[in-house]
Amino acid sequence: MLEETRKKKIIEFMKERGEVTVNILAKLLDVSGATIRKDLSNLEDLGLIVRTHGGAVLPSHTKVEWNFIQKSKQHVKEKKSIAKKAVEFVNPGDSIILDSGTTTLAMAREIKRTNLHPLTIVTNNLFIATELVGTNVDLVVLGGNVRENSFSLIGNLCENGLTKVYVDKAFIGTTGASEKGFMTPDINEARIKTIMISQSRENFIVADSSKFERPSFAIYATFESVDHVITDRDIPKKVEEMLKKSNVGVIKATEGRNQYDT
Amino acid sequence: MLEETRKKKIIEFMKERGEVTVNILAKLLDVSGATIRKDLSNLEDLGLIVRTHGGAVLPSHTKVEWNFIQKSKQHVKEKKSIAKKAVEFVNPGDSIILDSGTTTLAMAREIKRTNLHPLTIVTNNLFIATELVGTNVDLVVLGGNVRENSFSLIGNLCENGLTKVYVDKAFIGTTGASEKGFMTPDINEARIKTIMISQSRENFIVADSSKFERPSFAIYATFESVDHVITDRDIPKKVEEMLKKSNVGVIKATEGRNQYDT
DNA sequence: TTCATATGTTTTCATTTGATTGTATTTTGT
DNA sequence: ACAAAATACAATCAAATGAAAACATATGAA
Repeated sequence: MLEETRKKKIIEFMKERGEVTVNILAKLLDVSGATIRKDLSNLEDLGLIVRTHGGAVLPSHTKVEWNFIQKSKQHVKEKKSIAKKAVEFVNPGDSIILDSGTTTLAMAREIKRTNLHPLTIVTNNLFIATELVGTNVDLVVLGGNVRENSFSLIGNLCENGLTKVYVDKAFIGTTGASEKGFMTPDINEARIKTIMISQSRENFIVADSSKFERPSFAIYATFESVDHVITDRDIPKKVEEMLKKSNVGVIKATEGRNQYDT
Repeated sequence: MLEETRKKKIIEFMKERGEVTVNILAKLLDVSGATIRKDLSNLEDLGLIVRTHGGAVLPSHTKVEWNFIQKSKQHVKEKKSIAKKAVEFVNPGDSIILDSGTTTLAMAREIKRTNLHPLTIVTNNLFIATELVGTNVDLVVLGGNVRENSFSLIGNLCENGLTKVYVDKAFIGTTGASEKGFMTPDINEARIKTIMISQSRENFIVADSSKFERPSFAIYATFESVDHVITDRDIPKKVEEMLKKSNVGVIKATEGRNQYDT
């Protein structure tokens, strides 16, 4: 049997049952487990299935949501500690922007716990907004086009909405950073982030250390335009020095409770 | 059963009942309590549930959701049939407004099923938006303040956003209707509905028959300004006559497939 | 042949699971 | 309200299972 045929059969089989194990497939298709694993890994790369320990499942109806959550599974601890540290900078009475991202989602959850009040939160992320419904924060959702396969709002409506607010602090998530500045894969989202920074008195980039030295596509902020970076622990010395040179405060979540150690 | 599938089942189970115990899950899924505890702990890390002694409950935001869903459980059949009928009026290529409401939520689900394409949907409801993420409709979320304990977006930002669109059809939910017109309890939401009607070429009020002869507080539309009403079956004769007199097309969901029988 | 691709095997490492145990929490009986 | 009993918990460990990497083999094409 050809590889392609085998893969087709795997998909077919999964559509019937929702999940499969490597063992079952190996027996059924009479190949080794290693081969099946490779097939499954290929199929996952194509986004047709989701690998799990022991087998694979279909990316269910809640596919996108699941992806978002899936993503938030990476570096959970780091994100939590960064979020916690970031929320220390939020004071009752503040109005803040929470950008789209898993770290900022963690912030939303942390805010929910700590119950700061009064507080105004502006966000462009549906998931974050939903998370905050029912808490006693004033919640403003920026409008916009929903970005495919994500919960971000982007586009004209969003940019327009942003120009109508000016907040105390903006917390911006990032996908990458290089000597050119902070970056994200989507150019539209980059625009939003740039505007968010311009519409706040003080801005914070929240990013776990894995994001540094990993460039992405669209630059949304140079080091000069950023006030603070909140990260989990050590970031590459080179980057740290560049940040300090540009007068960016580097705040590490693992350090004790602090205030603005710029 | 794979771990992921098990976790999915746990979530599913919880969404149905609101809470679970470790023991019930252990028996139901035929694994040890220790495993269930680990699963629950994982799911808690992801923010999908909240651990309690002996089991777990849904997080509070999901509770609000649950209320919403619960609400949408009233008159389910009526709503579904109304939604189905309403979606018959949506054609590929249309741009439509889906107002906040449980009937319009049902419409969103129906649209998801029927997979009309291309289609642009504008909504001011977070829940509807979330429901439609990942489908292949162009989804525009109006911005605004999140109305307390609901998923509606209201206020200036929303009104502003609305003025920037003009759609083919608007589907508006309603809480009440009297000879004065169509009504809703929240005055801000009323403003939005009024604007929605003005920003569409053709408008439909979707409402099960229980809504008629039940007045509410804020009037958002007179009979004259409405094009069609879609309802489940008989509505009070008096109201129906008034509607017809005002040239409003009354469409009944129980009747066969039809087109504009105004 | 020689190379590339696909598959299989083996070894080593990682993950999942359930059992056990001591501790914490809740419930029950007084 | 308090102490005792019942239940649940977290931590740890061992066994089973799965995954990944390195290496080997086979098949067909250049």
